[in-house]
Amino acid sequence: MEPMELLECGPPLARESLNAEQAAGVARVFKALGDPVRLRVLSIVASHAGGEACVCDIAAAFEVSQPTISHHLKVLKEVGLLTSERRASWVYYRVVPEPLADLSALLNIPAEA
Amino acid sequence: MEPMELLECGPPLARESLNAEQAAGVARVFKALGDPVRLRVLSIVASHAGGEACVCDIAAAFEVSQPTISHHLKVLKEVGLLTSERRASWVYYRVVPEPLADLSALLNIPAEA
DNA sequence: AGTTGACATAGGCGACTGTCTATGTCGGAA
DNA sequence: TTCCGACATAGACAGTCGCCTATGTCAACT
Repeated sequence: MEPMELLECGPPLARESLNAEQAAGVARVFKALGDPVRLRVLSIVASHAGGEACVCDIAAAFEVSQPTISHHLKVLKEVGLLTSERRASWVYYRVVPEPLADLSALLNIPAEA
Repeated sequence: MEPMELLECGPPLARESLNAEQAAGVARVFKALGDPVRLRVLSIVASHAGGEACVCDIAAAFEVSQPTISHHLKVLKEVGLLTSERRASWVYYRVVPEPLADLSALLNIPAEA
């Protein structure tokens, strides 16, 4: 339930291997990314004009039920990949770029030891 | 069972959102990365001298059983993140850098639309 | 106040995951 | 050939996941 706890992601996967704590923190985020619907949700929000999208916009792109989309949004929010804001009747979601940048850096394997 | 099928990862998550097929392919790999043990396995192999490590080296870093490590290695291999080669009595694993680089690029969110 | 529409929560259900123990396979050494 | 050590496979079992339907919450409008 605590968003973006440990994700400083010191070394980029190689050169000093991850310890158990680091791995657990990073794995939480990768796990959230390990579902096709959530990946598309994130992609839709990221590519939406203004950088935000309301749930109805997102849900319209899928054939799964609205509560299922709501569930996936919650998962993405819990790991710190999304934030939400309510305006009038609608709830708007935004991508949090930092954790994605951290993961991107982590996956950059240096050429050779 | 088919390693690294679709991972051309055209647009970097934003600017044209992923379609269902792309998302399914990418999610397979993220799912493989979404386990702390597998992340550490990958990290250990990547940071090992010579770029490769045998199963005994890897298993020695964990408290889980050897078959469990073998299982995780299989998962990482099936999604194309590792390759293996038998030499004498030992099996050596190596990181395949391309898919990691692809994922890294995919997570690079462009500044703003 | 009552209604309606947008979204979240609750609970259930089948499928999958991660782990284990037991056993199989494959090379090298005796 | 037989044995042993390194690793893989098989099968079982508890826990988790993703999906659903049903229901709750909250804001706007009448």
